[in-house]
Amino acid sequence: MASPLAPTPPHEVGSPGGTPQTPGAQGLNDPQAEAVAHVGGPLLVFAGAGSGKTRVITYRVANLVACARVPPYRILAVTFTNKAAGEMRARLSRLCGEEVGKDLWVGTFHATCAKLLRRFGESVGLERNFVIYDTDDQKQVVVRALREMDLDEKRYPPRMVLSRIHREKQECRGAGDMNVDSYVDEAIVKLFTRYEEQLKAANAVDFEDLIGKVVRVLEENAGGAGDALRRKFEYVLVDEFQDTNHAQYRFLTALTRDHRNLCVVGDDDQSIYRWRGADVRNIRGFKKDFPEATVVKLEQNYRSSGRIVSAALGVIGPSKERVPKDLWTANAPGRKVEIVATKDERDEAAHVIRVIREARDEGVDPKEIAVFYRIHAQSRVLEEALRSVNIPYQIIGGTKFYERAEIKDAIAYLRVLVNPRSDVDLRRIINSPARGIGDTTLDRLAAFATSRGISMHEALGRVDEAEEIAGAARKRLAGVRELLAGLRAEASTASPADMLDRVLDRTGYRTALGAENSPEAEARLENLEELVGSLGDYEVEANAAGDTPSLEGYLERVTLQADVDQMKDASRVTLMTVHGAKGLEFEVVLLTGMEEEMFPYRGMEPGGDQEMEEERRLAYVAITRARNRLVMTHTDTRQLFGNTRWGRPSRFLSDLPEDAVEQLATRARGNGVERYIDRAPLRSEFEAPPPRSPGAFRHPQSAPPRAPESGRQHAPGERFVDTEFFSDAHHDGDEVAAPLRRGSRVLHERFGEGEVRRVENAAEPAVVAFFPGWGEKKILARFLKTP
DNA sequence: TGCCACGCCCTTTTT
DNA sequence: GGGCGTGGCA
Repeated sequence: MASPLAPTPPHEVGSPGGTPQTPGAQGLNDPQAEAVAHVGGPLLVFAGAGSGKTRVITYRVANLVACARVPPYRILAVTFTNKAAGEMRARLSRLCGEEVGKDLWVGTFHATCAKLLRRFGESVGLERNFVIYDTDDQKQVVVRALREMDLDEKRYPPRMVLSRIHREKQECRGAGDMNVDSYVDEAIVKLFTRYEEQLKAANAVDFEDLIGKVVRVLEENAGGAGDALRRKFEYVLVDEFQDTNHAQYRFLTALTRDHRNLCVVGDDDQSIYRWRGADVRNIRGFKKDFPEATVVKLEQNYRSSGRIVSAALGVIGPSKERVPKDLWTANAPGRKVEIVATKDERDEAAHVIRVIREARDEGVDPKEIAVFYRIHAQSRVLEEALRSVNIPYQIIGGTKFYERAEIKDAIAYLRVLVNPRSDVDLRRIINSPARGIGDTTLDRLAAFATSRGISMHEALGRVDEAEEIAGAARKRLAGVRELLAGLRAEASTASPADMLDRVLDRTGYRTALGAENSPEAEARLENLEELVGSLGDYEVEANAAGDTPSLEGYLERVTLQADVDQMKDASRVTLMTVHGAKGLEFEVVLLTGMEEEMFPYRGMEPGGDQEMEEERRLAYVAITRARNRLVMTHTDTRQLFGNTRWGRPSRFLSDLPEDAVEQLATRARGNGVERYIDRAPLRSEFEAPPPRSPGAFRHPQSAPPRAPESGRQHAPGERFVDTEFFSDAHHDGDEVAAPLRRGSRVLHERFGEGEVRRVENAAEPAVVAFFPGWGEKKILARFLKTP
């Protein structure tokens, strides 16, 4: 499978003399082999983009198992996504056998810690059936705390409050450790305290707790739980180490304290989660805490063409503070990186479609084509365009399936069954479908619960004592109690999928939707069936992995699922944010929205240097995802959130080496207005156009009208090419598509028979073909025959 | 209590 | 552009 995660095998291989014979590890270059063979003590691997990192980690684990005879269940490998974890497990199963793949601990920080907490969490006061609150649940808790404390939600936006709380927790700090500098801080401390109380009462944790509580298990060592956990793993490996936060780092150091067999792999140039608490100093300063660490640098890129690598280097070059690395490649230069000026986001989308069609005509599988953007809001226009011309696509992230109301309701039911103390969930389902339990009743029930110091579910059980609730309402509440009790009795025997099915029936949820008789309700019903199906899939997978399927297991998986985990291996074009693309690779990458303010993105608050550095790294990540073809588009104007933005080309475009790029414009864009990318340093202020000077960037409004014949004025050393492109009717590539596809055989007078590697649509159709004995040759299509 | 309509808000990136 | 909350009405 040409998985996006699978690095292309190195084609120039030094024979690693004296390397232990890890199964299938032949063909590694020297630094790779060194990283694989290293056994005891800390190891830091700087893995440049496309340097075969995944391969190294996998072989290293295989090496530990096969050569060092480490039992697989004593090895922990931490990956960045569940998808990456699954792929690593699959590779190891192939390399070392099924049992090894099964026994290994492979997962994300969050999934791994959740699993550990089910086992060791009791030492820090967590019951085994705890539930994980997602961002939405967390927000509900904050909102309720705000209302309880009679604080203004405008003054203390829940989002802001939550982000403060999370920032503290990522640093392993509690409400008591906060610096209080203002009355706002004071309120936050109180909210924080209340938030923690609520979670504890509900036997729930948030994402930060998953890590933080395991750190507590390790550091507090109550009842020896920390020691027991420490003895569990002999070797720990971590991928994407540049994006770990402080709590995760604490977890790793505490876990490996006794043996220090910690192998971390990452690339500080690809650190893009600072906003989420990631601290690039973890990798840059690793040697401080682990002075004895062996450091290996993987600097050869096997993934991308020479021009793409040099474009990437151009973008990351101006970055400050990076660990010095020399990324290089032995790959052929390949085609130029295309910088395409477009008129607006529709024109941009039209060009995206054109490139997708070209690639498809060249024989590229659609799943090898990706369209990136900086923010989700950019996806809508692209989606509409793709749909209008029937190009199948999948979109990663954005509005998620699991955010739909009916899905959240169904999940809330399951969570209440697993953990009745979860008030957030009980509130959600108590009147869904409508049972005549309104806000008034709910408030009274909540007050009753608070006055007795019990959960709302317990209050439900004792509702007959609640005199403040009217008789009729009490009866309805008792009905819910009976309903839940009945369902819980069944939950012990029914399978998860079966259980959801019963929930939807017994609660009358299906009937209520069916009665609506609307297309919307119809769609909701379908979504619910899909959810039942996904529980079924989970059962199959859990059984295959040797686990017993359970509601807990399913819920945990759902909550900890990343967007990319949903990515299917189908033959579709992929749309995603650049963040989502981390760790993936594609044959063809379209990077859209390369304008100042879009990328680098400027949000509400003006970002500082650190933010700009991160945007730069983000651009670096985006570029290095591409293997063969990279197209970067920018627009003159863009509608965003209802307003029109005037953009000038991103500063990152000016950082690309001239000989690696080719500048193009769509016909719609090229008409009348001209613009050149300024290679002089750009001003950071977006609003002010730079002073006009010959050859420099011209703002669209200030460009003087010019007769078409007068020729285009070129910035020094640049080419400006108009691509003939517009309507669907004219969609070149069709003419050459049939006989000349990638992989088809061709005959040339001088070079003999060869195989087409690539089709190019220049002024005249041409192909790059491989001829045995001659190598790759670019030849005009008219000089070729079919053999 | 439930439904509908209006208006307001915001609008990065995600485990 | 859209999601959410609020407020008014049946």
